[in-house]
Amino acid sequence: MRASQRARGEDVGLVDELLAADERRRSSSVRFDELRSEQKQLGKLVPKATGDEKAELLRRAGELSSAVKAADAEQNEAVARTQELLGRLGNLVHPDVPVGGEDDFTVLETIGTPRDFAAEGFEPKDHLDLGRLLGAIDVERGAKVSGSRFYYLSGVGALLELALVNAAIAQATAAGFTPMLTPALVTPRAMEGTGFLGQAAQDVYHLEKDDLYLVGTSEVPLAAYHMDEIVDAGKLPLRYAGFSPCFRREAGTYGKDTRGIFRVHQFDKVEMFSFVAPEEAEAEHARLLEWEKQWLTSLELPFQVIDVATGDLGASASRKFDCEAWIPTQGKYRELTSTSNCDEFQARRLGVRMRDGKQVRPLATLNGTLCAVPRTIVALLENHQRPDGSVRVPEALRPYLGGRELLEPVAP
RNA sequence: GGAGGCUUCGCCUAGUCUGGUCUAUGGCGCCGCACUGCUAAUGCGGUUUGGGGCUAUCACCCCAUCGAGGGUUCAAAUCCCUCAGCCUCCGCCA
Repeated sequence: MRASQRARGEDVGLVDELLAADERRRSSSVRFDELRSEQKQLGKLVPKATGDEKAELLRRAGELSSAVKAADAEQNEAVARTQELLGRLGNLVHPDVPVGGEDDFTVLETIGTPRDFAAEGFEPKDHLDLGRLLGAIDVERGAKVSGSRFYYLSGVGALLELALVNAAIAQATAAGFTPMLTPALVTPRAMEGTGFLGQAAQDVYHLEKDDLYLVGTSEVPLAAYHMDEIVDAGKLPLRYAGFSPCFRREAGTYGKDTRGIFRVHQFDKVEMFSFVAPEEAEAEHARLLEWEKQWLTSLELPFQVIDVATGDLGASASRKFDCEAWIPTQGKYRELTSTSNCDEFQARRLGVRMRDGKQVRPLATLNGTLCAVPRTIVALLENHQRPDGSVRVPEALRPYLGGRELLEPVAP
């Protein structure tokens, strides 16, 4: 562990408790081992003995049997306690991460320039108005059928999603990622191991009857893909590009981003996920960020890259970079992609390890958004709109839209 | 939803009826060594994972681990119960 690393504030009190619990776990385990050893020795003598000798052995064995059971129970209790405390501990934070809350991020770089609509002589419409004109987005019927924060993508909107997904998968595949379609429902183990049942739990949909969770990102099924496996070091890095629906309760965001499809309960996303040796994690993190920048650049969106502050990291990330695209009608940069280095945090919880020569040790996991569809649509529509409400298709996307260069308003 | 079968240390597999001799058999793969001019072949040895002990190190020792959890018993891979997964068949839906 690097000396410069520090635990998150809320974890500091946990550490002493954890050390004490672990010591108790160790000593109860030693006691159990000793008793069990004696019991096994005795067990070998019993079948050979006869008469009084046998009776005496059985008497002693009876005593031992209950002692072993008691020691076993204590050991189990101590292990469970240690696990429970360990589960509450967040990942260690990278020393370069800015300290503070949501607003204390550092801007690492700014790419592209926001359009000057005033100079062009027109007022930009927001994505919802544009979406309605294009016949692409229908939030009213989404709300009618499923409630608020649900929506339909129709016509060119539906085609736009498919184009984005195909383009993103194509970029990821070219970069060496294995494309994956993943389950959207996962077990508590997978959810827990990925780090989503801590502070993030209230944002997760749970199906009581089946005790399954709806994933908020394919990061979950991808991280758990190699659960309880030992991967040969020579096979690393393993890179997967997952495509799945994502479900988020968005608890506690009432009144926030209520217009349009910027913040919704269900959306589709292409996600990059890497398994690498721990010493490779930082370099891989930089690569994931590069792929995200390449993606946004190809869509001709102006964006900035931020280093997310400690308080906004979540339990599993040691460092997180977000790419925020410029949203003209909001006059600010908003998160479109996010890449996290989880180091060994998820791998330890999920039992994903690597065989490195004779050694078996945990590896590192990293994830990064390539394309979260609705937000990308928001950014595309607003940034590439024209005065008449039509929207220019960036060149990179045209092959995936049948060569179309322009999305045009339809009659209502 | 119903009936049956299965799950053993990378893969395959013996062992389960009849509890203790299982410190889990054998094959394949892999690693090391020997032999061979090289390769191949052959021979010998090693090869689950986790926790703990002892060590400068290598080694060695103890405990757990036979899908998971519980129970019976002095003693469980083996007997009983619950659950999960896989397979086969039936029903239902597409």
